[in-house]
Amino acid sequence: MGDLVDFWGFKSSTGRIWTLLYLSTAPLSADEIAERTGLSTGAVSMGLTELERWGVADRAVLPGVRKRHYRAETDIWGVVRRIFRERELRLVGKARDRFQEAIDLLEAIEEPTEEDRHALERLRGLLGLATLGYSMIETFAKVGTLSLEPIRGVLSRGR
Amino acid sequence: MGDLVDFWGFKSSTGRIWTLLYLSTAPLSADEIAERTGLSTGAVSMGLTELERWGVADRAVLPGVRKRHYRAETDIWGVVRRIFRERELRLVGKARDRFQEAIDLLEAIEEPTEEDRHALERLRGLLGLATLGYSMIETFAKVGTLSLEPIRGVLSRGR
DNA sequence: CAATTTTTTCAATTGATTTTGAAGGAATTG
DNA sequence: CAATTCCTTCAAAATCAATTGAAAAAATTG
Repeated sequence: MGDLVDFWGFKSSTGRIWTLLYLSTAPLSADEIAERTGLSTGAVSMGLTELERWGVADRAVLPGVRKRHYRAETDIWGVVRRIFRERELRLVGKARDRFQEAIDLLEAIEEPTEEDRHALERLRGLLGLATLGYSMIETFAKVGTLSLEPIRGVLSRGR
Repeated sequence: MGDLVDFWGFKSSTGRIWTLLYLSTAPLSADEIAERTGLSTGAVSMGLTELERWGVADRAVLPGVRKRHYRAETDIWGVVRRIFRERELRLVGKARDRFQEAIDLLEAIEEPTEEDRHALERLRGLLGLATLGYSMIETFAKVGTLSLEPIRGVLSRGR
């Protein structure tokens, strides 16, 4: 899980905390987590905050217990959707906007060189891809289903 | 592109090199790349090697020219497929195998505790997810099309 | 509301990754 | 095949990210 989580751009220690919670029957307190993962109190606190922020861990209310206890969210697909919506969408959206800016800049050139025209065309391709990606992520985040069908054309076109 | 490439686990400088090649009409030599990206000769050399290794840049043979020149692969989907096949597949495959190992270990326990049984069940869920992911990636790498249809059940189940 | 316990924060440290550039190795040319 | 140019390697340096733990803040209890 650590590696997987790391690939998705989160700290692998955060992934380890989640895994511990996910495999445990009972909700765990911060110090139990620290003990069992070997992380410092600080790291655990930050990890838990991040997990909460992404809705990947919940606070469990245990009546009569002082310390907070945490429990893992088990709806993994829900989590993935949320992350796509909040993070990947922003990433791709930003890229898309940058492509657009670059295109605008190039289009504003009075007498474009061959080089300019070429770059413009390539950037339009990237913009198209980013736009496609953006709406795919959007759809996935909304519906929880993803289909690459609308992409068929792009796929075969090659170039 | 740097950010996007970075997210996918490559060095962002590698992404910058590719972008430069992608936007350029003519193939570029290593020192032209170094000059225009501000990277050192070493970094460019390594970046180009990596791009070649992933089939994302080609050596262009310019007759009568001494230096090697490089050109960007423009079939982006092809590249993505290759990366999925060679890298994501390995990542998810390894995770899947680890889940399986853990399951085997737990199943070998003579008198499992409640905790053991719980972990076992959760691990089976993760294994299922990883297996599903693995075959999705496999299919995408082969066909270039991805559909999450077979996942519908998983998605709605929630838990 | 003071005492105590728990949690968070953050500056300093540690650790990991990326980049540099000089040295050595290949390739090309006359 | 020597001279030259080009490319790669790799140890050291620089940069960037994660972790620690003590101090501050917040929460809980009697």
